[in-house]
Amino acid sequence: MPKGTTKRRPQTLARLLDAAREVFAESGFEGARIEDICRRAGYTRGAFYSNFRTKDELFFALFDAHADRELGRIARTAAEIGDDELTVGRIAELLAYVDPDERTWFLVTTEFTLYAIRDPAAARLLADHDARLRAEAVRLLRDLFERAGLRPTVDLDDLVRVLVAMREGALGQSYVEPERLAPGALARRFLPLLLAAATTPAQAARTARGGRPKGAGPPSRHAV
Amino acid sequence: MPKGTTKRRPQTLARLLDAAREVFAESGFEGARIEDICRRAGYTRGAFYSNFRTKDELFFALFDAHADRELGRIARTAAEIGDDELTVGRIAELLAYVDPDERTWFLVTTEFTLYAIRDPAAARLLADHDARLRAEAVRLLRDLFERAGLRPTVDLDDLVRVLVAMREGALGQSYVEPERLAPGALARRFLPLLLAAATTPAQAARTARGGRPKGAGPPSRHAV
DNA sequence: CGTATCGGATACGCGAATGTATCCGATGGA
DNA sequence: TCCATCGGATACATTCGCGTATCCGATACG
Repeated sequence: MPKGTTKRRPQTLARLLDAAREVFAESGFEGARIEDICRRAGYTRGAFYSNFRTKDELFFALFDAHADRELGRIARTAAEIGDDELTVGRIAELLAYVDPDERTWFLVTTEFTLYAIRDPAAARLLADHDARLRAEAVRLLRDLFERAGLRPTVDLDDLVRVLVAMREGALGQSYVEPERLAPGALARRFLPLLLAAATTPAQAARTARGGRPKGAGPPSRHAV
Repeated sequence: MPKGTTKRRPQTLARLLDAAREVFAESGFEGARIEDICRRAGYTRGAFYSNFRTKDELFFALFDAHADRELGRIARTAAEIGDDELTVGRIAELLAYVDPDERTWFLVTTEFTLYAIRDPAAARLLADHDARLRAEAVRLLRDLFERAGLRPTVDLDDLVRVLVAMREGALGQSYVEPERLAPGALARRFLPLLLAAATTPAQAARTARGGRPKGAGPPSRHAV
């Protein structure tokens, strides 16, 4: 902590971020007016320009905060899961979980994705963030599979990519017609299929890394 | 045709739509300035206000045009496919195809999706359009499966939903880092798995449409 | 308890995009 | 060929959001 006054600063910043998330979700990035954000946070534009230099900067701050949260959630989830009754179905259910206010984040991150696709610098930033996120997810998934006695037959990073793709795509559909397609419904129905198809039962001998040619048939079909 | 002059009208309209697609893709909906659209089309704002009342209206027109194209493409594709060598892998490859300028459309339609999620009226419109599109896709898929001697084990509309979700989600990832993930790559890798998991070989007795027993084992694994 | 500095508010000017009102050239019909 | 009308251009006023410059109250520090 430097000299000067700095007590309400974090408070103000947090409120601005919260407000920004909401306003971005409502109006989109371009559509969001700085003054709206400030008003919603209970301040005037002065507060904004005192904390940020541009709307982009605010957006990035918001994005980082979200990234941290998400990573935390994944880690926590990995820790909370009991080893028992760990089936493909259970894993699918887990991955299909959709937070109640995911909608807001979906709007913001999707908007940001579009922004990134158009802007190389932002794209790099987003790619990095996503890679971190995927790495975490891969670790989680590898762990879950192992505990469930399953051996993945595909590259896990690719699998995670597909899972994320499905999730995002399905969420979009759900939010467009919420009463016809509940968030997570598609995933709950199809993840078991996909996960089963992407894994094979681990052999009796669970060596350190010892897979050996498993003559048996195609990927199992449990939990279909 | 009513009285009056109406020769260059369609020309103008088409150019405006083309330009709008490009500008929307570049700058997003909110970010797109009407004058930019007009300038790119080779007109001034006068042309715009003569053809549309608002930017929204233009957007919807653009969207409908895209819908028609897409439907046409699906129909054409269905017709073009030969009955021979119709395997899961081939079908997957077909579905994984990504048009070179799909990127532009992706940006526009995704932007529109966000718009729709925020606006109930637009949402209904989008939902209707998507439903039409899915219905067409279901027909195509049913046909392909039948010709390939496969019987789907899941609801086809749901399957199409998943396919669309995966496609959109994967495209997003691809366009964010094009050099690391080519458009369609994820689909080519995972669609065979998913399609195989969602179907089962049709029984020997293939009713009226006389396919013959394609005795082969479980869903094939080529192209994995 | 006084003061220097910080955080946020207020006031102002600026530029840009919009929408409208009007004008001119082109087109198709008689 | 002439004319009525349409399509698009031009000019203008307005609105709106932005960024800056300045001001006031509050807080940490001596």
